[in-house]
Amino acid sequence: MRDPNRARLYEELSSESRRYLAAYVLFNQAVADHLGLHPTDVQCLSLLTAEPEPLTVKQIAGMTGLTTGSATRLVDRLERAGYVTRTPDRQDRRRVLVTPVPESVARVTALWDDLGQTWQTVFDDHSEDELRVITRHMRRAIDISRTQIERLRAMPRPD
Amino acid sequence: MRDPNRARLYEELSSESRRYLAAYVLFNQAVADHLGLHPTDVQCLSLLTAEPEPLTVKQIAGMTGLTTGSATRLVDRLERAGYVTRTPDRQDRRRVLVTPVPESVARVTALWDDLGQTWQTVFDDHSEDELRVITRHMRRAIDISRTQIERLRAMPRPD
DNA sequence: CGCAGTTCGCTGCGCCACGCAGCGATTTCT
DNA sequence: AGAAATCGCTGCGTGGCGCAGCGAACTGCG
Repeated sequence: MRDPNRARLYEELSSESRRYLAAYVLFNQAVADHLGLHPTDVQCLSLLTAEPEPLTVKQIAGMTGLTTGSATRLVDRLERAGYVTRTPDRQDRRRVLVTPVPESVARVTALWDDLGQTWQTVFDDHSEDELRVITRHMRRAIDISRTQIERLRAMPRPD
Repeated sequence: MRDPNRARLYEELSSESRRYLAAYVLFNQAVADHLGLHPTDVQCLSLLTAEPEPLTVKQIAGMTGLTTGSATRLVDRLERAGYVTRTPDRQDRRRVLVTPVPESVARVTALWDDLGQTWQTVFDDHSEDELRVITRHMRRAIDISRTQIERLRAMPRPD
């Protein structure tokens, strides 16, 4: 922190990442509006397709930050709209596996891919090493945010 | 896209950035819970403090993606909680300038700074060049998302 | 085995953030 | 000057969400 040049870069990245995340929220909302869904629903589909295996309702609740009750309603909406299916878990019959429906999700991913072609130009600006740097930074940030959330929950309310 | 190695890196960064953004949503919500505010309110304070000058209600609406009516309610909440003050604009008396209250916002920024010390370790992992790479990527992404939102609004609904 | 204690998903219930439509006040256009 | 657009505010209805509690299923202890 003694290096003023580094400090400037730190400030720059800090404020830029805020705008980056604000931009994402707006983008996600625009996608949701376009598909006639809620931002949370799109978020959920995004997470579902990012995972290789189906998720349980509990896991969805954890990843979205909702209660299990709200997660049930969320899956209800997605199921009614035909984006996912419920499958009982053989190993644990309390659990319900939520699987994305390929044909329906294709509409969403098609939109993403369409928009992704433009995103592609962003990636093309970077070398492979640079891509790795960005990915590594995001992984670190994800880890940190998890521990920070733990700390926040443990901290007393400032009221 | 012909290079399979690049394609893998692309996929990796794509799914990792989704998790990155999901992590942010959770983090933002945890901060909001801790302060007894709504995620939108925190988002608004974040944007307000990032700008050097006070914003109008209309501008807040634009930056958060809400209607002017909802933005009025948002400012109502923040004003009632003592985080901002309303000031009539001399130049245009239709407009209302929303100014953050330094003492109240200090509590929020203090929390951010506290958490920021841990974030510092993330930045310390990177060289200056790498920091620049990440910042550049985010700037590009912000630009792209703006134009993509325009495109989405212009596209017809797939219903 | 059997019986508590825990976990998982689902369901009434009430709250409140949000979009919508319309209002008065003010500015801008012609 | 009047007409049209802009800004912020306000009833109203919708619906996502947390909360508390339910039954079903798994787990651990004696």
